[in-house]
Amino acid sequence: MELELSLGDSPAPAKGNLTPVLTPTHAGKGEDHELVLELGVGTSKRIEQDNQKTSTQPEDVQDQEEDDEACFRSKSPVELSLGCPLLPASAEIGSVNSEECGRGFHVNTVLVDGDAVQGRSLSTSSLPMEVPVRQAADEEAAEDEENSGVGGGARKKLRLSKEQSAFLEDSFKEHNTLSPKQKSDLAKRLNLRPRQVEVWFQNRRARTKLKQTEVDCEYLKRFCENLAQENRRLHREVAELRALGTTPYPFYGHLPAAGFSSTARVCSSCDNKVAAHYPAITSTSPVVAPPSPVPTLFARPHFGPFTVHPVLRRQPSATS
DNA sequence: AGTTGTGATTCAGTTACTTCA
DNA sequence: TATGAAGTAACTGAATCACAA
Repeated sequence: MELELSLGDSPAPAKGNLTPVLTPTHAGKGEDHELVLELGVGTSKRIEQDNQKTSTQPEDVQDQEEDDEACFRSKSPVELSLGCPLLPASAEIGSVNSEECGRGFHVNTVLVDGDAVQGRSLSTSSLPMEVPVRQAADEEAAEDEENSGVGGGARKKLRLSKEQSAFLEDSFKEHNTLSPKQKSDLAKRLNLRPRQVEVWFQNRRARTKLKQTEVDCEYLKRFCENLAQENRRLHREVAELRALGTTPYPFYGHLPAAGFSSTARVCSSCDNKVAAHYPAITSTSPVVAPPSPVPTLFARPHFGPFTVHPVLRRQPSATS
C-alpha cells in the first residue's frame, strides 16, 4: 500500500517498496520538474523485537505465542511514515523509536499521576499489576443487559480507571492488535469484558491514526512553506546572476527555480547528489553554492507504533 | 480446482455518555 | 447551575480473510 500526496501534475511513479519516502522526483531532463510527496509505509522494527521477545518466552507460552506471531505476521505493524527528502540521511524519520525526532511528541505517551509511562517495558505477562475494579457492578449490569437481550435501552457507558487505561496503553505499545488469547488475558487481568478490550484497542488505533494524520498534515504544510520560501530565494538568486551577466551555467537559467531546488540535493532515483546530474556544478565551481540545508525543523514527527491494517495493505487503493 | 457460506476480525463512521472549563 | 466542547466507550455496517463443505 502506498499513499501518495502529489504536488505536481504528473503521477508519482509506482513503487513496490515499503520505505517511507517523501521524494522530490526529478522528471525529465531539466524540464517539467515536479515535486512528489509520497506518504509511504515502512516496515517496523517491531517484528524483530517481537521475535526476540518470543524467543525468551517460557515454553508453555510458546504455542500461544506462535499463534500470536502468526497473527502478527499477517498483521505486521507497519508505520505510516513521511520522510523529507531534503533532510540529511541522518535525519531519517519514521523509526518507531524516533521520539527525539521532530517535536518529540509521542501519541503513545500517557501520563499516570503526572509521570509518563512511555517506554516502560510492560507486558501482560510481566505485570503483577492489580487493577482496582471500579466498575464491577456496572459490568455486571451491562452483562445483565446483554444477557437479557435488551436492544432499545440506553447504553451504559463505562469510564475506565486510570490504571486500566495505563495498562491498556502499555499493552498497545507492545502490540496494537490483539490475539484472542491476549484479549482474554487482558480482559481477565483488568476485570473487563473481552469486548471492552477489543473496543478499546479499536478506538486506540483510530486515535493514533488520526493524530498521525494531523501531524503529517502539519508537517507537509511546513514543508511546503519551506519549499516556497526556498523557491523565492532561488528566484532572487537567478535574477541577481542574470543581472550580473556572469551566470557560469547557461542551462541554469532554463531551469525553473523550484524544480532545481527540489532536485538539487538528491536524485530520488539514484540518490546521487547534484553533481551527478549537473556535472558542471562541482566542488570546483566557485560561484553557485549548493542551497543551504533545510532546517532540521522538518524532521518529521512520528507517532508509534502505528499500524496499517492488513486489509488496507492488501488493497492497492483505499476504499471508503 | 473453483465456488459458496460462515465466522472472525478489522476499519471508518457515528452515537451517546462523561468530564471539564 | 447551565452549557458547549472535547474526549472516549460503544455501536453499526462494510470489507476481507480463512476455512470447511
